[in-house]
Amino acid sequence: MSQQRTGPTDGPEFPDLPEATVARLPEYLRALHNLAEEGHDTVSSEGLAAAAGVNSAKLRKDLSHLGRTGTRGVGYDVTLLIDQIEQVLGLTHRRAVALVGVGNLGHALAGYAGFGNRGFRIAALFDADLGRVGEHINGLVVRHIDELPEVVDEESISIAVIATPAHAAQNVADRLVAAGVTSVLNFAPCVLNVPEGVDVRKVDLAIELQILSFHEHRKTALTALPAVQEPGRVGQDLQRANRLGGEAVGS
Amino acid sequence: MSQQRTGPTDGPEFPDLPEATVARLPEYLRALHNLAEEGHDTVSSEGLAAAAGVNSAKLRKDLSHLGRTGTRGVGYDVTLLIDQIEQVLGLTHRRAVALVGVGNLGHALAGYAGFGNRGFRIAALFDADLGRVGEHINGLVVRHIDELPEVVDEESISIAVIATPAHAAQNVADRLVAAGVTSVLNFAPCVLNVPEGVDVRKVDLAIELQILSFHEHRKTALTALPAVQEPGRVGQDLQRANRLGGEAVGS
DNA sequence: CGCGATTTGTGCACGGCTTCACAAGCGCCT
DNA sequence: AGGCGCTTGTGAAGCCGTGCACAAATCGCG
Repeated sequence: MSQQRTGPTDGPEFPDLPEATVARLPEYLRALHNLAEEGHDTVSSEGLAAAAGVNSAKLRKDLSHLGRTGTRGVGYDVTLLIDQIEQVLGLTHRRAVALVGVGNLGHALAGYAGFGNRGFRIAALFDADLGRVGEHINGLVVRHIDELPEVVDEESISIAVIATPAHAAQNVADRLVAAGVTSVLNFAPCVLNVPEGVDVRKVDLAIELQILSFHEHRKTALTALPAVQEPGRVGQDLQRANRLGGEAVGS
Repeated sequence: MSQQRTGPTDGPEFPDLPEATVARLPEYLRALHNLAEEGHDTVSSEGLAAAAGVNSAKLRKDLSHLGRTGTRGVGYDVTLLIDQIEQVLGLTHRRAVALVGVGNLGHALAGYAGFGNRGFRIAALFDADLGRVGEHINGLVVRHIDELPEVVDEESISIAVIATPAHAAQNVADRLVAAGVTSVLNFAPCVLNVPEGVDVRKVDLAIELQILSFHEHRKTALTALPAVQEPGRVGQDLQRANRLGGEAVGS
């Protein structure tokens, strides 16, 4: 903190945030937008933590990494904090996103309004299937994947979403990287190999369900047993699993 | 390990796995299925780790929690390991899943074939909109959400997916819990309050993009600077961010 | 102007996760 | 049968993240 290696620039850059903090900032941001809509002007760490489903100490420590953000005795200025978080996350302008694969899931993502409200703009749709190229979805026309390089360049796209079948994902990723994309959100159930400097995040619905299945399995196994430990244990274990696994639960 | 508090039962139950391990087991499972299809009979920890995108030491430690799984000098028996992981995850039978909210995203999820291949069966679709009730999707008919209790009971549903707008999600969650559901996968961008003993996992597409946005922001900020540190640092930091950030999805 | 109520920011300790490095074990070949 | 190479399983160390508990700071009020 207060390293200020970027002396001359006015807006402080924070290249070194704990990854766990970065993963929570978007949740805080969403909660803050809700609070702003409800007319709140300031909010305490306790209140914001409850709205975001985290511990208040954790929230304060997270925000402390952004510099002096709150005022003691009062709390945090909602709109100011929104601005600060958006600045840190690089959401000061709508980022253009490419979506590759307009199948079942891709169709839904293309029509999802949530992107527009949260800092992103779907700038282009791609598919390899000629039967789908030319289709209009939500005001955008589906283009063939061979056009990737030009469109990525024209629209200044640096983030892409892969919603193709698994067997096509690696090839698509290679093409995206070659076209200049440096961040990928992968919905295909497979591991992507990308060169150093490219970020990949993965969302796999089946994996999420399988993790839930494990906890289900454990619950039934435990309740089936005649309580080897003291009875109170079960509930505590479940709560712990909930916290660790679910993260988003308001405790 | 080898606590065996469940003396009489033959199949060993492992109620105490590190949460990080549980989150990775599904990825190993998917990689193993791929290897099995390719005809591999055994696989080394190095090979499986590469296929799952993790460190080999981590993989071995993860698998060691399941008991004696591999044979030294040889590796892991693919089909045996598949069986063991599926047993631990509670995937020995297809679990019935309810899907609530048949809008844009819900439609896509209902039609997603990936569930069936990975241990789950969408057993029922629900929506509150009477205009949608009665619609047929992928061989299932959309039912009104008031029918939740009966259907959950009939189909023995313990896992549900929420794909409603955010403002409806908490109410849906309450109804699901009241009907007996104990695990929820939430696609709505909001925090769910659930009683102790109910697991919630959250998937928020915008949050994933915002995390990527942060790294994008950081990349451009760093490359814009005239390299205060030695030049090699940049690449390493990015690779580190990739590992940490891409890792977990759920967590 | 000073004091108390309130809330932030943080030092500290603890636990979990990751990674290295190596001993233990297994199969194969001679 | 014995030794050699290969791979697993794990002890140990270090790092990151979490949460408690409290000092520092700010506002409002008398």
